[in-house]
Amino acid sequence: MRHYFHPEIEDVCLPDVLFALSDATRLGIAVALADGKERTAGELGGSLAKSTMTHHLKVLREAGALRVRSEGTRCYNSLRLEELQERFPGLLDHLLGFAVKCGYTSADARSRD
Amino acid sequence: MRHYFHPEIEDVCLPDVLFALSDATRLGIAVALADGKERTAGELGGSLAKSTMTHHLKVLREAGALRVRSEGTRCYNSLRLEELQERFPGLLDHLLGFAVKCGYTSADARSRD
DNA sequence: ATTGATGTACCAGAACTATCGAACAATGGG
DNA sequence: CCCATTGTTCGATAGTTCTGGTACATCAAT
Repeated sequence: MRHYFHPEIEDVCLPDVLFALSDATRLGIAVALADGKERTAGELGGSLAKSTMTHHLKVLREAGALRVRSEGTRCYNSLRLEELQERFPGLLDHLLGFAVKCGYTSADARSRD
Repeated sequence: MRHYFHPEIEDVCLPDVLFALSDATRLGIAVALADGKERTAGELGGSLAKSTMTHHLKVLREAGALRVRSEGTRCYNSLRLEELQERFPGLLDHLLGFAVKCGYTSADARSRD
């Protein structure tokens, strides 16, 4: 069972969140997770190398933007929507709205329900 | 008379704006300019080296966040509020609102939370 | 023309970032 | 126990960012 560092929501700071979302790849990941569901790194990864994906998910996680839950050999990633809504009300919705409009979709993440 | 590059507002892209604002110094600059008035690099600079200030203003300018007007020996910087409002309605207000709340004020007095 | 004020250009160094491949660890299924 | 799946860690590389110093350009005023 893996251990991941997640900052407390009150320790999440604005520049870190903005930085995490200032990369097209990570913005695409956030857009892919905007529905609130969990997805594994593999589902989000597209054609990126696994280690690159690990890196981007780590940046998002350490900025406080997403949470990882380990189960078996997989790790399920989801946005910390409610917590961020409390910390920065409306910010994520607002940002991801523009991101969708501008076409930042996850590298490959087909919505496979 | 100096010449500055300013991107067309339709070429301004979200990750660049987020990146420009993902640095505490630049976020402070943006907050200082949030009233819509113009300020010179010197007024914004605080204790930073002039060349460092030039760098940060350039990042903000090239991201499309601010406009520079040269007059005499001075350069007057102001946020592109109306244009950004058209491009990303509400984004800047929203972001700068949180930035103020979190204490990102002009380059000098920074007591982040 | 000289001086002072303001800001830029360019350089350098340290730190950081994005990307990938290879090796490794953890888990679950035969 | 062996093996495939999943993801992390490590090392490497190339590029970027932040900071400041020095030199330079521009302009105003004397």
